[in-house]
Amino acid sequence: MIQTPQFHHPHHRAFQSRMPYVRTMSMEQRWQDLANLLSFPGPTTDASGMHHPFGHHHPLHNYNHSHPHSMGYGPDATRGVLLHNATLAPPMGDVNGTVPFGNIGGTNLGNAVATSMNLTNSSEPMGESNSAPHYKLEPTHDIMYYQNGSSEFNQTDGFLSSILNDEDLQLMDMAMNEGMYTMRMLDSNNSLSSNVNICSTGASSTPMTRSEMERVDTSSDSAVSSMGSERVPSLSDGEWCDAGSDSGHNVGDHFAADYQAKYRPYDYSYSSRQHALSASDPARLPVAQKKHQMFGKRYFQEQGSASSLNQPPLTPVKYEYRDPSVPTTSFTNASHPEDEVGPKVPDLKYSCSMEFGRHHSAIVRNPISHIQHNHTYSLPPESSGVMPRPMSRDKTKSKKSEEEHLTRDEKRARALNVPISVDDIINLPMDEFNERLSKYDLSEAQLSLIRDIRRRGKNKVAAQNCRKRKLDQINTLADEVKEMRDRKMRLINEYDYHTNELKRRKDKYQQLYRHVFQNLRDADGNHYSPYHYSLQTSADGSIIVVPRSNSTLNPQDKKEHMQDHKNG
DNA sequence: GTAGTCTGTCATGAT
DNA sequence: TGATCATGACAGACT
Repeated sequence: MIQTPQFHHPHHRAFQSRMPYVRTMSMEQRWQDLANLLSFPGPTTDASGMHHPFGHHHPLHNYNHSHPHSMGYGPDATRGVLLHNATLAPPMGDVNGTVPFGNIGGTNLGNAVATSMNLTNSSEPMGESNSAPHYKLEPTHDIMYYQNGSSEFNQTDGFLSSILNDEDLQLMDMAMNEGMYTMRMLDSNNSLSSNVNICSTGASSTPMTRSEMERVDTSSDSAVSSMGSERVPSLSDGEWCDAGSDSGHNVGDHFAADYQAKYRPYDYSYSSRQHALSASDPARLPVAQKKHQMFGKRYFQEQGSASSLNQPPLTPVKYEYRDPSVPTTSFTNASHPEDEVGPKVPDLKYSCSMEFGRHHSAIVRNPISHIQHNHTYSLPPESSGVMPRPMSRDKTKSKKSEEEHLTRDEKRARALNVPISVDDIINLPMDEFNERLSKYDLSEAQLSLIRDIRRRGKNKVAAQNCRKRKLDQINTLADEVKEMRDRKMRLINEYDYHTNELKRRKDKYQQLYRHVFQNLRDADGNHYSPYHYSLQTSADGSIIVVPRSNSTLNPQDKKEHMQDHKNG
Protein backbone atom coordinates (compact mmCIF):
# COMPACT_ATOMS: atom_id res chain seq x y z
CA MET A 1 0.00 0.00 0.00
CA ILE A 2 1.26 3.38 -0.92
CA GLN A 3 1.36 5.74 1.89
CA THR A 4 1.93 9.40 1.95
CA PRO A 5 3.25 9.93 5.38
CA GLN A 6 1.78 12.66 7.48
CA PHE A 7 4.84 14.10 8.92
CA HIS A 8 2.96 15.91 11.58
CA HIS A 9 1.73 12.65 12.56
CA PRO A 10 2.20 12.09 16.23
CA HIS A 11 4.25 9.09 15.49
CA HIS A 12 6.43 10.87 13.16
CA ARG A 13 9.29 10.83 15.55
CA ALA A 14 8.81 7.24 16.19
CA PHE A 15 8.51 6.58 12.52
CA GLN A 16 11.66 8.38 11.88
CA SER A 17 13.49 6.81 14.66
CA ARG A 18 12.65 3.39 13.49
CA MET A 19 14.54 3.94 10.33
CA PRO A 20 18.16 4.50 10.07
CA TYR A 21 18.89 7.88 8.80
CA VAL A 22 20.27 6.69 5.58
CA ARG A 23 17.34 4.50 4.98
CA THR A 24 14.97 7.40 5.03
CA MET A 25 16.78 8.98 2.19
CA SER A 26 14.33 9.70 -0.52
CA MET A 27 14.43 8.20 -3.88
CA GLU A 28 14.88 11.67 -5.19
CA GLN A 29 17.88 12.15 -3.14
CA ARG A 30 19.37 9.01 -4.46
CA TRP A 31 18.29 9.92 -7.90
CA GLN A 32 19.82 13.28 -7.53
CA ASP A 33 23.05 11.87 -6.32
CA LEU A 34 23.08 9.53 -9.18
CA ALA A 35 22.25 12.32 -11.56
CA ASN A 36 24.90 14.52 -10.09
CA LEU A 37 27.37 11.80 -10.52
CA LEU A 38 26.49 10.96 -14.01
CA SER A 39 24.98 14.14 -15.41
CA PHE A 40 21.80 12.58 -16.52
CA PRO A 41 20.33 13.72 -19.71
CA GLY A 42 16.91 14.97 -18.88
CA PRO A 43 13.98 13.69 -20.76
CA THR A 44 11.33 16.12 -21.76
CA THR A 45 7.73 15.28 -22.08
CA ASP A 46 6.16 11.97 -22.09
CA ALA A 47 3.74 10.54 -24.57
CA SER A 48 0.76 11.92 -22.77
CA GLY A 49 1.97 15.38 -23.26
CA MET A 50 2.41 15.87 -19.62
CA HIS A 51 5.17 18.15 -18.94
CA HIS A 52 7.51 15.95 -17.27
CA PRO A 53 9.38 17.03 -14.27
CA PHE A 54 12.49 15.45 -15.59
CA GLY A 55 12.35 17.43 -18.72
CA HIS A 56 14.95 19.80 -19.24
CA HIS A 57 15.43 20.72 -15.70
CA HIS A 58 14.88 17.92 -13.56
CA PRO A 59 13.01 19.05 -10.54
CA LEU A 60 14.94 16.65 -8.50
CA HIS A 61 18.19 17.96 -9.47
CA ASN A 62 18.50 20.71 -7.03
CA TYR A 63 15.35 21.07 -5.16
CA ASN A 64 16.61 19.41 -2.12
CA HIS A 65 20.17 19.84 -2.66
CA SER A 66 20.76 22.13 0.20
CA HIS A 67 18.58 20.15 2.48
CA PRO A 68 18.75 16.76 1.13
CA HIS A 69 16.81 15.17 3.86
CA SER A 70 14.55 17.88 4.99
CA MET A 71 11.98 17.30 2.37
CA GLY A 72 8.91 15.95 3.93
CA TYR A 73 10.55 15.49 7.23
CA GLY A 74 11.34 18.99 8.21
CA PRO A 75 9.21 21.09 10.41
CA ASP A 76 7.76 22.88 7.44
CA ALA A 77 6.59 19.75 5.85
CA THR A 78 3.02 20.47 6.66
CA ARG A 79 1.50 19.29 3.48
CA GLY A 80 2.14 15.70 3.90
CA VAL A 81 -0.92 13.63 3.44
CA LEU A 82 -1.26 10.04 4.26
CA LEU A 83 -2.73 8.38 1.26
CA HIS A 84 -4.16 5.20 2.41
CA ASN A 85 -5.86 4.31 -0.78
CA ALA A 86 -3.71 5.59 -3.46
CA THR A 87 -4.14 3.51 -6.52
CA LEU A 88 -2.33 3.19 -9.70
CA ALA A 89 -3.77 3.21 -13.12
CA PRO A 90 -2.88 0.28 -15.29
CA PRO A 91 0.53 0.68 -16.68
CA MET A 92 0.61 2.45 -19.96
CA GLY A 93 3.56 0.61 -21.14
CA ASP A 94 5.17 -2.51 -20.13
CA VAL A 95 8.24 -1.20 -18.65
CA ASN A 96 9.08 -4.55 -17.44
CA GLY A 97 8.32 -6.38 -20.54
CA THR A 98 9.88 -4.34 -23.20
CA VAL A 99 13.09 -3.62 -21.55
CA PRO A 100 14.05 -5.83 -18.76
CA PHE A 101 15.30 -3.95 -15.85
CA GLY A 102 18.74 -4.58 -14.90
CA ASN A 103 19.66 -4.75 -11.41
CA ILE A 104 20.22 -1.38 -9.98
CA GLY A 105 22.90 -1.54 -7.46
CA GLY A 106 22.25 -5.05 -6.58
CA THR A 107 18.68 -4.27 -5.71
CA ASN A 108 16.06 -4.49 -8.25
CA LEU A 109 14.45 -1.17 -7.92
CA GLY A 110 11.93 -1.94 -10.54
CA ASN A 111 11.03 -5.03 -8.72
CA ALA A 112 10.76 -3.22 -5.46
CA VAL A 113 8.55 -0.56 -6.90
CA ALA A 114 6.41 -2.95 -8.78
CA THR A 115 6.02 -5.22 -5.86
CA SER A 116 5.31 -2.49 -3.44
CA MET A 117 3.08 -0.43 -5.63
CA ASN A 118 1.59 -3.05 -7.86
CA LEU A 119 2.53 -0.97 -10.81
CA THR A 120 2.34 -3.65 -13.34
CA ASN A 121 -0.17 -5.89 -11.69
CA SER A 122 2.31 -8.55 -11.99
CA SER A 123 4.09 -10.51 -9.45
CA GLU A 124 6.94 -11.15 -11.70
CA PRO A 125 10.05 -9.37 -10.82
CA MET A 126 11.13 -6.75 -13.20
CA GLY A 127 14.58 -7.94 -13.22
CA GLU A 128 16.79 -10.46 -11.76
CA SER A 129 18.21 -9.06 -8.72
CA ASN A 130 21.17 -11.28 -8.77
CA SER A 131 22.00 -10.90 -12.33
CA ALA A 132 24.32 -8.01 -12.03
CA PRO A 133 27.54 -9.29 -13.39
CA HIS A 134 29.95 -6.88 -11.92
CA TYR A 135 28.79 -4.02 -9.88
CA LYS A 136 26.93 -4.78 -6.82
CA LEU A 137 26.58 -1.52 -5.17
CA GLU A 138 24.49 -2.58 -2.30
CA PRO A 139 23.08 -5.81 -1.19
CA THR A 140 19.99 -4.37 0.40
CA HIS A 141 17.07 -2.33 -0.66
CA ASP A 142 18.97 0.78 -0.06
CA ILE A 143 20.20 1.57 -3.41
CA MET A 144 22.45 4.44 -2.76
CA TYR A 145 23.31 6.01 0.45
CA TYR A 146 25.08 8.94 -0.92
CA GLN A 147 24.73 11.77 1.44
CA ASN A 148 26.23 14.33 -0.78
CA GLY A 149 27.47 14.85 -4.22
CA SER A 150 30.72 13.11 -3.70
CA SER A 151 29.85 9.56 -4.07
CA GLU A 152 31.57 6.33 -4.43
CA PHE A 153 31.17 6.71 -8.07
CA ASN A 154 33.07 9.87 -8.07
CA GLN A 155 35.70 8.28 -6.03
CA THR A 156 35.79 5.34 -8.26
CA ASP A 157 35.89 7.54 -11.24
CA GLY A 158 38.72 9.51 -9.82
CA PHE A 159 40.50 6.42 -8.82
CA LEU A 160 40.25 4.92 -12.23
CA SER A 161 41.12 8.13 -13.87
CA SER A 162 44.14 8.54 -11.76
CA ILE A 163 45.14 5.05 -12.50
CA LEU A 164 44.66 5.42 -16.13
CA ASN A 165 46.29 8.74 -16.40
CA ASP A 166 49.29 8.32 -14.26
CA GLU A 167 50.90 5.50 -16.00
CA ASP A 168 54.19 5.58 -14.28
CA LEU A 169 52.65 5.79 -10.92
CA GLN A 170 50.34 3.04 -11.78
CA LEU A 171 53.05 0.80 -12.91
CA MET A 172 55.09 1.43 -9.86
CA ASP A 173 52.20 0.94 -7.52
CA MET A 174 51.18 -2.20 -9.18
CA ALA A 175 54.61 -3.55 -9.27
CA MET A 176 54.99 -2.78 -5.63
CA ASN A 177 51.79 -4.39 -4.79
CA GLU A 178 52.86 -7.93 -4.82
CA GLY A 179 49.52 -9.21 -3.94
CA MET A 180 47.85 -7.46 -6.74
CA TYR A 181 50.54 -8.49 -9.05
CA THR A 182 50.27 -12.00 -7.93
CA MET A 183 46.58 -11.90 -8.49
CA ARG A 184 47.13 -10.47 -11.85
CA MET A 185 49.59 -13.10 -12.73
CA LEU A 186 47.27 -15.77 -11.57
CA ASP A 187 44.38 -14.10 -13.13
CA SER A 188 45.73 -13.77 -16.57
CA ASN A 189 48.51 -16.15 -16.95
CA ASN A 190 47.35 -16.95 -20.40
CA SER A 191 47.42 -13.58 -21.87
CA LEU A 192 51.10 -13.50 -22.39
CA SER A 193 51.24 -16.76 -24.11
CA SER A 194 48.49 -15.66 -26.36
CA ASN A 195 50.58 -12.69 -27.12
CA VAL A 196 49.34 -9.27 -26.32
CA ASN A 197 46.03 -10.06 -24.99
CA ILE A 198 45.07 -6.49 -24.94
CA CYS A 199 41.57 -5.23 -24.91
CA SER A 200 40.16 -8.40 -23.64
CA THR A 201 36.92 -7.88 -21.89
CA GLY A 202 38.27 -9.43 -18.82
CA ALA A 203 41.23 -11.09 -17.43
CA SER A 204 41.70 -14.47 -18.78
CA SER A 205 41.46 -16.86 -16.02
CA THR A 206 43.03 -20.05 -17.05
CA PRO A 207 44.97 -20.88 -13.96
CA MET A 208 48.39 -22.24 -14.06
CA THR A 209 48.24 -25.86 -13.36
CA ARG A 210 49.78 -27.21 -10.31
CA SER A 211 52.26 -29.14 -12.31
CA GLU A 212 53.33 -26.00 -14.02
CA MET A 213 53.74 -24.24 -10.78
CA GLU A 214 55.66 -27.06 -9.37
CA ARG A 215 57.80 -27.21 -12.38
CA VAL A 216 58.63 -23.63 -11.91
CA ASP A 217 59.16 -24.18 -8.30
CA THR A 218 61.60 -26.92 -8.84
CA SER A 219 63.37 -25.04 -11.46
CA SER A 220 65.68 -23.55 -8.94
CA ASP A 221 67.57 -26.68 -8.39
CA SER A 222 70.49 -26.14 -10.56
CA ALA A 223 73.72 -25.14 -9.15
CA VAL A 224 74.27 -21.47 -9.37
CA SER A 225 71.82 -19.03 -8.11
CA SER A 226 70.67 -15.80 -9.46
CA MET A 227 68.04 -13.31 -8.73
CA GLY A 228 66.32 -13.20 -11.98
CA SER A 229 63.76 -15.44 -13.42
CA GLU A 230 64.57 -18.79 -14.76
CA ARG A 231 64.27 -17.80 -18.30
CA VAL A 232 67.69 -16.51 -18.97
CA PRO A 233 69.76 -19.08 -17.28
CA SER A 234 67.69 -21.80 -18.68
CA LEU A 235 67.86 -20.89 -22.27
CA SER A 236 70.05 -22.71 -24.56
CA ASP A 237 71.58 -21.35 -27.59
CA GLY A 238 68.99 -22.17 -30.14
CA GLU A 239 66.09 -22.13 -27.81
CA TRP A 240 65.94 -18.45 -27.43
CA CYS A 241 64.21 -18.27 -30.73
CA ASP A 242 61.49 -20.49 -29.46
CA ALA A 243 61.01 -18.41 -26.43
CA GLY A 244 60.93 -15.30 -28.44
CA SER A 245 58.38 -16.51 -30.86
CA ASP A 246 56.24 -17.65 -28.09
CA SER A 247 55.53 -14.34 -26.60
CA GLY A 248 55.53 -12.18 -29.57
CA HIS A 249 57.76 -9.30 -30.13
CA ASN A 250 58.39 -7.23 -27.17
CA VAL A 251 61.17 -5.84 -25.18
CA GLY A 252 61.76 -9.09 -23.51
CA ASP A 253 62.11 -10.76 -26.81
CA HIS A 254 64.53 -8.24 -27.90
CA PHE A 255 66.61 -9.02 -24.92
CA ALA A 256 66.13 -12.64 -25.49
CA ALA A 257 67.42 -12.45 -28.99
CA ASP A 258 70.18 -10.26 -27.86
CA TYR A 259 70.99 -12.64 -25.16
CA GLN A 260 71.12 -15.49 -27.52
CA ALA A 261 73.72 -13.76 -29.52
CA LYS A 262 75.72 -12.58 -26.60
CA TYR A 263 75.70 -15.46 -24.27
CA ARG A 264 76.66 -18.29 -26.42
CA PRO A 265 77.39 -21.45 -24.63
CA TYR A 266 80.89 -21.92 -23.59
CA ASP A 267 81.52 -24.79 -25.86
CA TYR A 268 84.50 -23.47 -27.62
CA SER A 269 87.58 -25.46 -27.95
CA TYR A 270 88.61 -23.82 -24.81
CA SER A 271 85.67 -25.15 -23.05
CA SER A 272 86.27 -28.60 -24.32
CA ARG A 273 89.78 -28.43 -23.20
CA GLN A 274 88.63 -27.29 -19.88
CA HIS A 275 86.35 -30.16 -19.59
CA ALA A 276 89.19 -32.45 -20.25
CA LEU A 277 91.30 -30.63 -17.82
CA SER A 278 88.89 -30.38 -15.08
CA ALA A 279 89.12 -32.90 -12.37
CA SER A 280 86.58 -33.07 -9.72
CA ASP A 281 84.29 -35.33 -7.88
CA PRO A 282 80.56 -35.23 -7.79
CA ALA A 283 80.69 -33.08 -4.77
CA ARG A 284 82.23 -30.43 -6.85
CA LEU A 285 79.10 -29.38 -8.46
CA PRO A 286 79.40 -26.12 -10.05
CA VAL A 287 79.28 -23.51 -7.96
CA ALA A 288 77.38 -21.61 -6.02
CA GLN A 289 74.29 -21.93 -4.12
CA LYS A 290 73.85 -18.35 -3.67
CA LYS A 291 72.09 -15.67 -2.02
CA HIS A 292 69.91 -13.65 -4.20
CA GLN A 293 69.35 -10.06 -4.45
CA MET A 294 66.28 -8.72 -6.10
CA PHE A 295 66.12 -5.01 -6.14
CA GLY A 296 67.79 -4.63 -2.86
CA LYS A 297 65.97 -7.52 -1.35
CA ARG A 298 67.96 -10.57 -0.74
CA TYR A 299 66.50 -13.96 -0.85
CA PHE A 300 68.34 -16.76 0.66
CA GLN A 301 67.57 -19.80 -1.17
CA GLU A 302 68.90 -22.92 0.25
CA GLN A 303 69.32 -25.01 -2.79
CA GLY A 304 72.16 -27.21 -1.97
CA SER A 305 73.88 -29.32 -4.45
CA ALA A 306 72.08 -32.24 -2.96
CA SER A 307 68.82 -30.94 -4.15
CA SER A 308 70.39 -30.36 -7.45
CA LEU A 309 71.15 -33.98 -7.65
CA ASN A 310 67.95 -35.24 -6.26
CA GLN A 311 65.57 -33.26 -8.27
CA PRO A 312 65.71 -32.90 -11.96
CA PRO A 313 66.14 -29.26 -12.54
CA LEU A 314 64.14 -27.40 -15.00
CA THR A 315 67.33 -26.51 -16.64
CA PRO A 316 69.06 -29.51 -17.96
CA VAL A 317 72.49 -29.40 -16.54
CA LYS A 318 74.97 -31.77 -17.91
CA TYR A 319 77.40 -33.16 -15.48
CA GLU A 320 80.32 -35.26 -16.34
CA TYR A 321 82.20 -36.88 -13.60
CA ARG A 322 85.30 -38.79 -13.43
CA ASP A 323 86.07 -41.21 -10.81
CA PRO A 324 87.38 -39.08 -8.01
CA SER A 325 89.76 -41.77 -7.11
CA VAL A 326 91.58 -41.23 -10.32
CA PRO A 327 94.25 -38.77 -9.52
CA THR A 328 94.28 -35.69 -11.52
CA THR A 329 97.33 -35.17 -13.50
CA SER A 330 99.03 -32.06 -12.51
CA PHE A 331 99.45 -29.41 -15.01
CA THR A 332 103.12 -29.88 -15.28
CA ASN A 333 102.76 -33.53 -15.68
CA ALA A 334 100.40 -33.36 -18.50
CA SER A 335 102.03 -32.25 -21.58
CA HIS A 336 98.74 -32.46 -23.31
CA PRO A 337 96.18 -31.58 -20.82
CA GLU A 338 93.49 -31.85 -23.35
CA ASP A 339 94.13 -35.49 -23.57
CA GLU A 340 93.12 -35.98 -20.07
CA VAL A 341 89.94 -37.77 -19.77
CA GLY A 342 88.14 -36.19 -17.48
CA PRO A 343 87.31 -35.13 -14.25
CA LYS A 344 84.63 -33.45 -14.43
CA VAL A 345 83.18 -30.73 -13.24
CA PRO A 346 79.89 -30.12 -14.50
CA ASP A 347 79.69 -29.30 -18.01
CA LEU A 348 79.40 -25.81 -17.85
CA LYS A 349 77.94 -24.22 -20.68
CA TYR A 350 75.41 -21.70 -19.84
CA SER A 351 72.81 -24.26 -19.87
CA CYS A 352 69.79 -23.13 -21.60
CA SER A 353 66.66 -25.00 -21.37
CA MET A 354 64.13 -26.08 -23.87
CA GLU A 355 61.88 -26.06 -20.94
CA PHE A 356 62.06 -22.38 -20.77
CA GLY A 357 61.06 -21.97 -24.30
CA ARG A 358 58.11 -24.19 -23.84
CA HIS A 359 56.97 -22.77 -20.61
CA HIS A 360 57.99 -19.29 -21.12
CA SER A 361 54.62 -17.76 -20.80
CA ALA A 362 53.66 -19.86 -17.90
CA ILE A 363 56.78 -19.04 -16.10
CA VAL A 364 56.47 -15.41 -16.66
CA ARG A 365 52.93 -15.43 -15.46
CA ASN A 366 53.56 -17.55 -12.53
CA PRO A 367 53.52 -15.57 -9.35
CA ILE A 368 55.84 -18.05 -7.83
CA SER A 369 58.36 -17.16 -10.38
CA HIS A 370 58.69 -13.85 -8.70
CA ILE A 371 59.43 -15.45 -5.46
CA GLN A 372 61.48 -18.39 -6.39
CA HIS A 373 63.24 -17.62 -9.52
CA ASN A 374 65.75 -20.00 -10.70
CA HIS A 375 68.79 -17.95 -10.25
CA THR A 376 71.08 -20.73 -11.01
CA TYR A 377 73.45 -20.91 -13.82
CA SER A 378 75.57 -23.74 -14.80
CA LEU A 379 78.85 -22.51 -15.91
CA PRO A 380 81.74 -23.85 -17.82
CA PRO A 381 84.42 -25.47 -15.80
CA GLU A 382 87.20 -23.30 -16.61
CA SER A 383 90.37 -22.19 -15.25
CA SER A 384 91.18 -18.65 -14.76
CA GLY A 385 92.49 -16.51 -17.48
CA VAL A 386 91.11 -15.01 -20.55
CA MET A 387 88.88 -17.28 -22.47
CA PRO A 388 89.82 -17.28 -26.09
CA ARG A 389 87.06 -16.30 -28.37
CA PRO A 390 85.94 -18.73 -30.99
CA MET A 391 88.13 -18.66 -33.97
CA SER A 392 86.48 -16.79 -36.71
CA ARG A 393 89.00 -17.80 -39.20
CA ASP A 394 89.97 -21.40 -39.55
CA LYS A 395 93.26 -20.52 -41.00
CA THR A 396 94.40 -19.26 -37.67
CA LYS A 397 93.99 -22.55 -35.93
CA SER A 398 95.95 -24.71 -38.21
CA LYS A 399 99.33 -24.32 -36.68
CA LYS A 400 98.48 -22.75 -33.43
CA SER A 401 100.76 -23.90 -30.80
CA GLU A 402 99.20 -25.22 -27.68
CA GLU A 403 100.69 -22.47 -25.71
CA GLU A 404 98.67 -19.97 -27.57
CA HIS A 405 95.62 -21.68 -26.22
CA LEU A 406 96.79 -21.37 -22.72
CA THR A 407 95.33 -18.75 -20.57
CA ARG A 408 97.47 -16.24 -18.87
CA ASP A 409 97.17 -17.99 -15.60
CA GLU A 410 97.99 -21.28 -17.21
CA LYS A 411 101.03 -19.73 -18.71
CA ARG A 412 102.01 -18.26 -15.41
CA ALA A 413 101.46 -21.53 -13.69
CA ARG A 414 103.51 -23.28 -16.25
CA ALA A 415 106.20 -20.69 -15.92
CA LEU A 416 106.38 -21.23 -12.19
CA ASN A 417 106.07 -24.97 -12.49
CA VAL A 418 102.98 -25.10 -10.42
CA PRO A 419 102.28 -28.78 -9.91
CA ILE A 420 98.52 -28.44 -9.85
CA SER A 421 96.34 -27.85 -12.81
CA VAL A 422 94.63 -24.55 -13.05
CA ASP A 423 91.33 -26.27 -13.15
CA ASP A 424 92.04 -28.04 -9.92
CA ILE A 425 93.27 -24.88 -8.39
CA ILE A 426 90.01 -23.25 -9.08
CA ASN A 427 87.50 -25.98 -8.60
CA LEU A 428 88.82 -28.22 -5.89
CA PRO A 429 87.03 -27.90 -2.60
CA MET A 430 88.96 -26.15 0.04
CA ASP A 431 89.88 -29.25 1.95
CA GLU A 432 91.03 -31.10 -1.05
CA PHE A 433 92.75 -28.07 -2.35
CA ASN A 434 94.73 -27.63 0.83
CA GLU A 435 95.51 -31.27 0.83
CA ARG A 436 96.89 -31.00 -2.61
CA LEU A 437 98.94 -28.01 -1.68
CA SER A 438 100.38 -29.82 1.28
CA LYS A 439 101.73 -32.49 -1.00
CA TYR A 440 104.13 -30.11 -2.60
CA ASP A 441 106.78 -27.88 -1.31
CA LEU A 442 105.69 -24.69 -2.96
CA SER A 443 107.44 -21.42 -3.00
CA GLU A 444 105.82 -18.23 -1.90
CA ALA A 445 105.50 -17.10 -5.48
CA GLN A 446 103.82 -20.34 -6.43
CA LEU A 447 101.45 -20.13 -3.51
CA SER A 448 100.63 -16.57 -4.31
CA LEU A 449 99.96 -17.41 -7.92
CA ILE A 450 97.82 -20.33 -6.95
CA ARG A 451 95.75 -18.17 -4.66
CA ASP A 452 95.33 -15.57 -7.38
CA ILE A 453 94.40 -18.18 -9.92
CA ARG A 454 91.80 -19.59 -7.63
CA ARG A 455 90.44 -16.20 -6.76
CA ARG A 456 90.29 -15.04 -10.34
CA GLY A 457 88.75 -18.24 -11.53
CA LYS A 458 85.97 -18.10 -9.02
CA ASN A 459 85.44 -14.46 -9.60
CA LYS A 460 85.20 -15.00 -13.30
CA VAL A 461 82.39 -17.43 -12.79
CA ALA A 462 80.78 -15.09 -10.38
CA ALA A 463 80.99 -12.28 -12.87
CA GLN A 464 79.38 -14.40 -15.51
CA ASN A 465 76.58 -15.28 -13.18
CA CYS A 466 76.20 -11.71 -12.19
CA ARG A 467 75.84 -10.59 -15.75
CA LYS A 468 73.35 -13.24 -16.49
CA ARG A 469 71.33 -12.22 -13.52
CA LYS A 470 71.39 -8.68 -14.61
CA LEU A 471 70.04 -9.50 -18.01
CA ASP A 472 67.58 -11.77 -16.36
CA GLN A 473 66.25 -8.91 -14.34
CA ILE A 474 65.96 -6.77 -17.41
CA ASN A 475 63.96 -9.44 -19.12
CA THR A 476 61.75 -9.86 -16.12
CA LEU A 477 61.12 -6.17 -15.89
CA ALA A 478 60.37 -5.99 -19.57
CA ASP A 479 57.80 -8.69 -19.12
CA GLU A 480 56.29 -6.86 -16.21
CA VAL A 481 56.04 -3.69 -18.20
CA LYS A 482 54.23 -5.50 -20.91
CA GLU A 483 51.98 -7.09 -18.38
CA MET A 484 51.16 -3.75 -16.86
CA ARG A 485 50.32 -2.29 -20.20
CA ASP A 486 48.01 -5.16 -20.89
CA ARG A 487 46.38 -4.64 -17.56
CA LYS A 488 45.95 -1.00 -18.24
CA MET A 489 44.16 -1.74 -21.46
CA ARG A 490 41.94 -4.20 -19.73
CA LEU A 491 41.05 -1.67 -17.09
CA ILE A 492 40.25 0.93 -19.68
CA ASN A 493 37.93 -1.43 -21.43
CA GLU A 494 36.36 -2.41 -18.19
CA TYR A 495 35.86 1.16 -17.24
CA ASP A 496 34.16 1.90 -20.52
CA TYR A 497 31.93 -1.06 -20.12
CA HIS A 498 30.80 -0.09 -16.67
CA THR A 499 30.29 3.48 -17.68
CA ASN A 500 28.00 2.43 -20.46
CA GLU A 501 26.24 0.00 -18.22
CA LEU A 502 25.66 2.65 -15.64
CA LYS A 503 24.25 4.97 -18.20
CA ARG A 504 21.93 2.30 -19.45
CA ARG A 505 20.60 1.59 -16.00
CA LYS A 506 20.28 5.22 -15.29
CA ASP A 507 18.01 5.53 -18.26
CA LYS A 508 16.00 2.61 -17.05
CA TYR A 509 15.60 4.17 -13.68
CA GLN A 510 14.52 7.39 -15.20
CA GLN A 511 12.00 5.59 -17.32
CA LEU A 512 10.65 3.78 -14.34
CA TYR A 513 10.32 6.92 -12.34
CA ARG A 514 8.30 8.53 -15.06
CA HIS A 515 6.22 5.48 -15.42
CA VAL A 516 5.34 5.48 -11.77
CA PHE A 517 4.08 9.00 -11.83
CA GLN A 518 2.20 8.50 -15.00
CA ASN A 519 0.27 5.64 -13.55
CA LEU A 520 -0.05 6.77 -10.01
CA ARG A 521 -3.56 7.80 -8.98
CA ASP A 522 -5.00 9.03 -5.78
CA ALA A 523 -8.34 7.92 -4.42
CA ASP A 524 -10.10 10.19 -6.85
CA GLY A 525 -8.23 8.87 -9.79
CA ASN A 526 -6.17 11.99 -10.22
CA HIS A 527 -2.57 12.06 -11.16
CA TYR A 528 0.04 12.79 -8.64
CA SER A 529 2.05 15.69 -9.76
CA PRO A 530 5.74 15.05 -9.72
CA TYR A 531 6.08 18.65 -8.66
CA HIS A 532 4.18 18.04 -5.55
CA TYR A 533 5.12 14.55 -4.72
CA SER A 534 8.11 12.42 -4.82
CA LEU A 535 8.86 8.82 -4.28
CA GLN A 536 10.79 7.54 -1.38
CA THR A 537 11.95 4.16 -0.38
CA SER A 538 11.32 3.10 3.13
CA ALA A 539 13.49 0.82 5.12
CA ASP A 540 11.50 -2.24 4.26
CA GLY A 541 11.74 -1.51 0.61
CA SER A 542 8.26 -0.22 0.15
CA ILE A 543 7.74 2.86 -1.90
CA ILE A 544 5.95 5.79 -0.44
CA VAL A 545 4.71 8.94 -2.02
CA VAL A 546 5.93 11.94 -0.18
CA PRO A 547 4.72 15.44 -0.76
CA ARG A 548 7.45 17.82 -1.44
CA SER A 549 7.71 21.35 -0.38
CA ASN A 550 8.33 24.17 -2.77
CA SER A 551 11.65 24.73 -1.20
CA THR A 552 12.79 21.51 -2.66
CA LEU A 553 12.29 22.74 -6.16
CA ASN A 554 15.10 24.54 -7.74
CA PRO A 555 14.39 27.97 -9.20
CA GLN A 556 14.15 26.72 -12.70
CA ASP A 557 11.71 24.03 -11.73
CA LYS A 558 9.68 26.49 -9.80
CA LYS A 559 9.61 28.71 -12.80
CA GLU A 560 8.44 25.90 -14.99
CA HIS A 561 6.01 24.87 -12.39
CA MET A 562 4.49 28.29 -12.26
CA GLN A 563 4.37 28.37 -16.02
CA ASP A 564 2.53 25.08 -16.02
CA HIS A 565 0.01 26.44 -13.60
CA LYS A 566 -0.55 29.46 -15.76
CA ASN A 567 -0.99 27.37 -18.83
CA GLY A 568 -3.27 24.99 -17.45
C1' DG B 1 89.33 4.72 -36.76
C1' DT B 2 85.42 4.55 -33.83
C1' DA B 3 81.74 2.74 -31.21
C1' DG B 4 79.67 -0.98 -29.09
C1' DT B 5 80.04 -5.45 -27.00
C1' DC B 6 82.11 -9.12 -24.49
C1' DT B 7 84.71 -10.78 -20.88
C1' DG B 8 88.31 -11.04 -17.49
C1' DT B 9 89.91 -8.71 -13.51
C1' DC B 10 90.03 -5.86 -9.40
C1' DA B 11 88.04 -3.74 -5.38
C1' DT B 12 84.75 -3.85 -2.04
C1' DG B 13 81.13 -5.29 0.78
C1' DA B 14 78.23 -9.03 2.32
C1' DT B 15 77.56 -13.74 3.80
C1' DT C 1 89.01 -14.77 10.17
C1' DG C 2 89.28 -16.76 5.83
C1' DA C 3 86.64 -18.37 1.93
C1' DT C 4 83.28 -17.34 -1.10
C1' DC C 5 79.99 -14.70 -3.50
C1' DA C 6 77.86 -10.44 -5.67
C1' DT C 7 78.54 -6.52 -8.15
C1' DG C 8 80.26 -2.00 -9.88
C1' DA C 9 83.97 -0.39 -12.41
C1' DC C 10 87.65 -0.73 -15.51
C1' DA C 11 90.37 -2.32 -19.39
C1' DG C 12 91.62 -5.10 -23.24
C1' DA C 13 90.09 -7.85 -27.07
C1' DC C 14 87.01 -8.23 -30.52
C1' DT C 15 83.32 -7.09 -33.98
